[in-house]
Amino acid sequence: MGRWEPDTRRRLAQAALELFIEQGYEATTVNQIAERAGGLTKTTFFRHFPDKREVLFAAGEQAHGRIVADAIAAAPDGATPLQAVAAALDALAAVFTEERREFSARLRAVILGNSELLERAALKRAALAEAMADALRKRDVPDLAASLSADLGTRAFYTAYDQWADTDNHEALVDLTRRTLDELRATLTTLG
Amino acid sequence: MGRWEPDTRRRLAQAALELFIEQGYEATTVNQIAERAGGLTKTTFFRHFPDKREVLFAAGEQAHGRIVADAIAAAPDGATPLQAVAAALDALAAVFTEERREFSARLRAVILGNSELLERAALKRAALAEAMADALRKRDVPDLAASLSADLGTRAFYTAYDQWADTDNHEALVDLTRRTLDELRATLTTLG
DNA sequence: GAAGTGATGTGACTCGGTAACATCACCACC
DNA sequence: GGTGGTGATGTTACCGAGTCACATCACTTC
Repeated sequence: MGRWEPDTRRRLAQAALELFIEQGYEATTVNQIAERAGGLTKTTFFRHFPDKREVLFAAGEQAHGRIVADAIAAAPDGATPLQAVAAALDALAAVFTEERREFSARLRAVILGNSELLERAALKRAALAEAMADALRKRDVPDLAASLSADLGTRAFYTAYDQWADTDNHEALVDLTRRTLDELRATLTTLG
Repeated sequence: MGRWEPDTRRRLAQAALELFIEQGYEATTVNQIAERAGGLTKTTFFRHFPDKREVLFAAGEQAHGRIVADAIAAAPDGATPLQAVAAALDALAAVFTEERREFSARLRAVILGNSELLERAALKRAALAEAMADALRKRDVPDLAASLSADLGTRAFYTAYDQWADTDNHEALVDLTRRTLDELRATLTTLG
């Protein structure tokens, strides 16, 4: 497997984030990203990422569906749907260590500033929920209960994630997620 | 206000849907849409729709956020969050009359067949949930309870909508939505 | 009938994204 | 130590979405 600069993908992703922060997402062309990533070209960029948006999400984010699915599949037989979801969120939140916090915050700021990226983010979020719901159905959780638990878990995760990436509070995402899920569960009884 | 063919926008939307069904979304160019809509041009298309995707959603779909927000604002003071959401879904479902069913089914088929359109649909769905959550917060419903109720309502609506557009069952969407929301509420107690 | 207004057309441009083909670095094998 | 293969990259050309400045045309109003 011939290769002379091994982490082209990572260099592209890093160059992209830098340029998006400096100039904004729209003002940055794919050619500029490829150029900064070591004199590469547009074609190479598109060999590593399906489109310009994905370069911001592919940094690890492709595996999230697998992580939650595996965790739910691995939950003990007697676990309730929400207990399985809690296990999934633990596994997912564990990915976001303290070192990634700064990076995540910058990423989030870029995404929030562009509607194309918000759209992609909405899709990713829906895909995460769908992955959880699928995994729950494989445990014979009925359709509606599976979808609902997955929605709840997704809501808990992103609520916690936003706090984690947004504040100076350095509480671990795992703890934030668990607390948020508990609060959501408590809130369920107050909806009427 | 000079104008000689009054409903350009509707003609564009109709031409677009026709062509998407005949040739697929990707295989259809904006020029073709404009041409079929009465010898128009690309420029005119983009004066009516911000992008190619939106032509499928702007057919009424822009007002959905307003509909649910108004209904939630108009709910009686003593209404619980879920009662306000139920009122919102009633108002929204009322838009989809039996005559629109065939149209909605075709629209849905086109959207399900293209990832760009699925992405846009995910955004629209998130926007609907956000509109409900906002309206609930204005009624002093706490943040988490508002988001959760909105997620629940959104799940209920789209579950019902999928059945409504997909089956030969001609039950009104309003009834389907109400029943689905009730089932979801019952499911809440089973999640553990 | 002349001026004004709003919708449309024209032509040129940028950029995202795709594809075919050439090239280059490296590796293995002889 | 050449030689061929392989995988990543470069080149070139192309298409279509989306934007913009400017011209035009229908229709209204005075």
